[in-house]
Amino acid sequence: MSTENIGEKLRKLREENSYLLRKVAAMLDIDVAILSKMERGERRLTKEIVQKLAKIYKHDTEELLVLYLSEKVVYEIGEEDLALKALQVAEEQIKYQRKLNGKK
Amino acid sequence: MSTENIGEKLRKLREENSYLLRKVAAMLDIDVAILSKMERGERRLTKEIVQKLAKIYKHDTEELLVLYLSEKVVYEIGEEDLALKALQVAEEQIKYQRKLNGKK
DNA sequence: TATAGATTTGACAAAAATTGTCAATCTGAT
DNA sequence: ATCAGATTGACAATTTTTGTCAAATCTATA
Repeated sequence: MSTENIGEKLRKLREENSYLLRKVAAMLDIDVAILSKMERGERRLTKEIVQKLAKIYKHDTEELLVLYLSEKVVYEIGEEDLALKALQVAEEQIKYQRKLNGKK
Repeated sequence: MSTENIGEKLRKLREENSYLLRKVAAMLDIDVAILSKMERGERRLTKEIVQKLAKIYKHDTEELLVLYLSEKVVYEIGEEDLALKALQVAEEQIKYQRKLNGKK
């Protein structure tokens, strides 16, 4: 199983591409310190940054976004005893919403 | 399917118990306006308040908490195209975490 | 319709969380 | 020891969330 967090993943990708932090930070137009923290999970990523990084590293955007979103979820409710049940219900709700939106 | 939001559910429960907003707000020690907004989804609920309301209305706490947590998730990522995929990954990650925690 | 009680709404300040910026510090290689 | 790269922590700026309150709206009943 993967269960690698997105920060680690992004760091690996950066290293595979032999980019320095400051290089990538410049491309993203953010402070080096922030990117460093993002890779180490100390600061939150944003969807936009994840997308930009996928482009920069020429890596599957969808995969990174899924990782990013799932981490948000785990962060929100991962510690809760009822987390797994809640995920089931959330899934139902989202499917239901989509069915509705699809119909109108 | 249920797909009723927790605010509506709590309002129904309150009405079934014939409580006035101000009565319940007093029991919770919060402003009536806030409780009103919580029931209508304008303000966020907290876990603590959900638990207290379950007691007040003598209703299954777990059911309400699951609803509360799932709504948090839907709120966070429900609009995302990749939401369902992200939920699958989140589920795996949580299960994996628990296996680890169980072992040590 | 007039009144009273219940709820809703919106404005606003207070508090909390997130974010950006920067300089000092650490690390590893030479 | 020096240098480039990365990390850390402090701090202010900004954004988001929260609490408080009074006015407005609704609802039922005399």
